Amino acid sequence: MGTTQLESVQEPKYWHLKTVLSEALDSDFAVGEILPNERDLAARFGVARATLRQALEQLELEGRLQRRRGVGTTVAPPRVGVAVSTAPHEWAGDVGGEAWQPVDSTVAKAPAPIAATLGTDPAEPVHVVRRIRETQGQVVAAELVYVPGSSVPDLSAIEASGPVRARAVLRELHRLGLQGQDRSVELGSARADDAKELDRLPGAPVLVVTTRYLTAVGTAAVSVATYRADTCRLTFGDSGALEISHDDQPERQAS
Amino acid sequence: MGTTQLESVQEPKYWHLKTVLSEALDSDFAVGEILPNERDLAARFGVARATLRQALEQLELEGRLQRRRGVGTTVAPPRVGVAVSTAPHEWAGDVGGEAWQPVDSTVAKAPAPIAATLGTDPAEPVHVVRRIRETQGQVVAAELVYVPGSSVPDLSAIEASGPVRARAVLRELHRLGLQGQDRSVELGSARADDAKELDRLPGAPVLVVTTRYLTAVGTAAVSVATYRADTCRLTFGDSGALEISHDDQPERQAS
DNA sequence: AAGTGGTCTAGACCACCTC
DNA sequence: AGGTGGTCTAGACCACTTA
Repeated sequence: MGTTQLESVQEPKYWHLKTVLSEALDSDFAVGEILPNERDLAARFGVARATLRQALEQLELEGRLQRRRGVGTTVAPPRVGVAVSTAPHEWAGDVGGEAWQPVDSTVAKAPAPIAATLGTDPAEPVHVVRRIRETQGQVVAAELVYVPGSSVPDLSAIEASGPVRARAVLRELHRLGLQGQDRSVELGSARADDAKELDRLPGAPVLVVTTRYLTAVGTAAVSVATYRADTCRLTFGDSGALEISHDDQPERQAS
Repeated sequence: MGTTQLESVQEPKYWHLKTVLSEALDSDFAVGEILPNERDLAARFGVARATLRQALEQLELEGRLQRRRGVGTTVAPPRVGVAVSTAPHEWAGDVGGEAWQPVDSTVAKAPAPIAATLGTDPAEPVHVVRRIRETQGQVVAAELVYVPGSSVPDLSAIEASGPVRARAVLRELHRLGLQGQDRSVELGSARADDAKELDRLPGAPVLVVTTRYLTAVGTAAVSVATYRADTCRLTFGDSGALEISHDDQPERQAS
C-alpha cells in the first residue's frame, strides 16, 4: 500500500529521447535546419548511438526529420498533401503542377496477384507503364500501371518507345471510358527500383496505393503507386486538402 | 580492366536476409506457424541477432510476420481489407460485424491543429469521443472524434458517462445531417494509449486517417483514427475490396 | 523457471557527400 | 581527406508469457 510509484512504468530510453527531441524540434529548430551529428547527439544525451538512432528513425518515420547519408540530419517541412483523386484519373498528366510523368512502357508478365485481379492469364504479357509523380519539384510517387492487351487493342501498330509509348498506352486506356475505381492503401517498403526513383534507400517506408480501373465490362487496368511515406499525406474526398500537421496531438487526457 | 564485379553492388546483409526469409515464408511455412527464435535464426544464417532483427522488422512492417514478446514470431495472415467508407459514416456502429464500438467520452481541450480545423478556440473544451473498431474479432483501429459543443447543443442535459455518453454525442452529431467528408491518410506511430488499445507496443507503425465532417455551415467534427499498419489494408471506392496480396510483386523487369 | 522478443551498449567498418 | 549517416557485431540485461 505505501508503495509510491516513482515513474509508473519506465518507458524505454529511445521513446523518452524521441519525446525530448520532438519537443526540441518544435521550440528550438527551424525547418531545414541541420541537427548535430549522431555521435555528438548520442554523447550529449548519454546514450549509445544505436539508441539515439532508434529515436531518430521514429521521428523520420513521422515525417519530422530527414536524414541523408554523407550529409546530415535536417528538420523536415510539414508533409505535403497529395490528392488521390476520387474523380476519373487525369491520364494525360500535367494538371496544375500535380503531374504524373510517363517514364517508359514495356511489355511483361504481370505479377501473379495482379494478373488475378486483371482476370488475365499470369503467363500472358501485359503493358506495363511506369510513371512518376512530382509535387513542388519533389518526386513523391512512382507507379506501375498494368494494362492488358485486350484493353488497348489498337496499340499493336505503335512502334514508339519510352515516354512516347507510355503516353500512347495511357491515351488508349483513357479512350475506353472508365467507369469507376477501387482503391486500397497499405504500408509497404520500397523496392530497389522505386527507392531509386523516390531518392530513398531500399526498404524505406512507402504508402502503396493500389487502384483498379473499371469499365462496364470489368477491370480494364490495375496500377500500383508507391508514395514516400515520410513526406506525403494522401488526401481524398470532396473538397480541398486537410490542414492538420503531424503528430502533435498529445496523449489523451483522463476524464 | 580484369576486375570482375562479383555481385555488382553488394546489398546489405539484412536486405538479402529479408529476401531469403520472404521466399522461405512463401514456400515452407503456413499462416500461423511459428518460426525458430531469433537467436537460432541468427546463428543459422551466420549473422548477429541485431541484423536478423532488422530483417524481421521489415517483414513485420510489410505484414508478413507477427511478433509477440514472450511468445514468438509467427507467420501473419494476409492483411485484412478495412473499408473506409466514402458514404456517410455509420455513427451508430455495428453494421455487419464492421463495427465501431464507443468506449467513452470526455470533455477536453482539442490539440491546437485540430482546434484550428474545427475553427474553435484552442482553449475551449470540446467533446472527445473514443471508440475502437473491430474486424474479425481483432481490434484494428482506435479513434478520437472531436466534436465542438456548438455542433451538439442539446447535450448539456446529459449526465451519462462511458459508452452511453459516447453514443449520445455521436447520435447528436448524426442528427446534424452531414454533407460530406474530407479525408487524409498518413503514416504515424502509435501513441501509448492507442498502442494499448491496438495490442501493440508504443511506436508501432499506424495509418492515421484524419476525417473532417462537413455540414452546410462548416466543419462539424474532426476524427483521428489510427489503424494497425501491419494488419490493415484500407479500402476506398465504389465497390468491394481489392484482392491483391502483399508485396510479392517482383522487381521490375528490364525492357 | 525457462524461453521469447525488446532494449541497450561500445565498439568497428562501410558508402556516400562535400570540401 | 574528413565528416556524415548506414550497417554490423557480440555481447548484456529486461519485460513478458507460458508452463
